[in-house]
Amino acid sequence: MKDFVKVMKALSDPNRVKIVKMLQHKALCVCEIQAHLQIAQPSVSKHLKILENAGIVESTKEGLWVNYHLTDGSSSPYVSSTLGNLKHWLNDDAQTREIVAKLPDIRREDLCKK
Amino acid sequence: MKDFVKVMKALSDPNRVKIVKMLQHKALCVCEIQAHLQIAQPSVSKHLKILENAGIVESTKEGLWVNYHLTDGSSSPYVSSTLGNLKHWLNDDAQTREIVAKLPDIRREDLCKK
DNA sequence: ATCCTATATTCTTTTTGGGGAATATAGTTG
DNA sequence: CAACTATATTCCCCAAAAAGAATATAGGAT
Repeated sequence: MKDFVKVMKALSDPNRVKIVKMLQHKALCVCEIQAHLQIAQPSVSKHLKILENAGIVESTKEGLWVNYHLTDGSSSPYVSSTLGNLKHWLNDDAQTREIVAKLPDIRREDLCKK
Repeated sequence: MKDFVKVMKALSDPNRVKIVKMLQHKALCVCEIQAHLQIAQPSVSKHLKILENAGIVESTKEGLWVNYHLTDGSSSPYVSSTLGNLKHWLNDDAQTREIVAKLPDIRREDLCKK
């Protein structure tokens, strides 16, 4: 029950759902996600922590950057099934389309080191 | 996006998940649900409204009682898929088992008209 | 070592959400 | 009609959550 609720809660915030939809296309670092969501950096980190804690995302360090990517869903059937469904769901959603369309244009090299 | 988040949010509370698990076995009126959850009646009504607003439950009036039952999920694929999964999910959950076990013992005739 | 950069962690504020008491509404019974 | 019952709505309280500012940490560059 606790695990299930945790997954539902993790996906009950629009910004977190957007993060999932972005990560379906490619792994992203925090600053790239921040650029897309247009919220403060600490807020992004906190959202990512909630998603990580629910077994939805994982991170790998690459020097100074932390790359976030979707898990394989092995932590629970709730994650596995929902991530599977989310591959098809919301692809026609306006907010999703808008963010995904910008994905190629935003690269970490341009965002950082100002 | 909004509809999806609404379904996730509706299922991100343990009491509301318990209501869904109960309704999988039989339609229930408010006072029966209240007896199982052991929270105040207005709280039950509010939870039911949230579930109803997400397309998860419906109600039919039967005299003074209002019978709540699960929808067929036709309101959205999110509801349809999640309700389908929830038929199998959480059946081994301790809290679910406890509540479901008591289902035969609690009847509205005994609860009301005191 | 110092400086810089990307991310994480506090801290505080504001908003959201669950809970109950009191009240309102609707339907039933006499 | 009045009295009663099941449910819904309103109100308020408190805890949880989202957001940003400031700060801390960790890794790379000089």
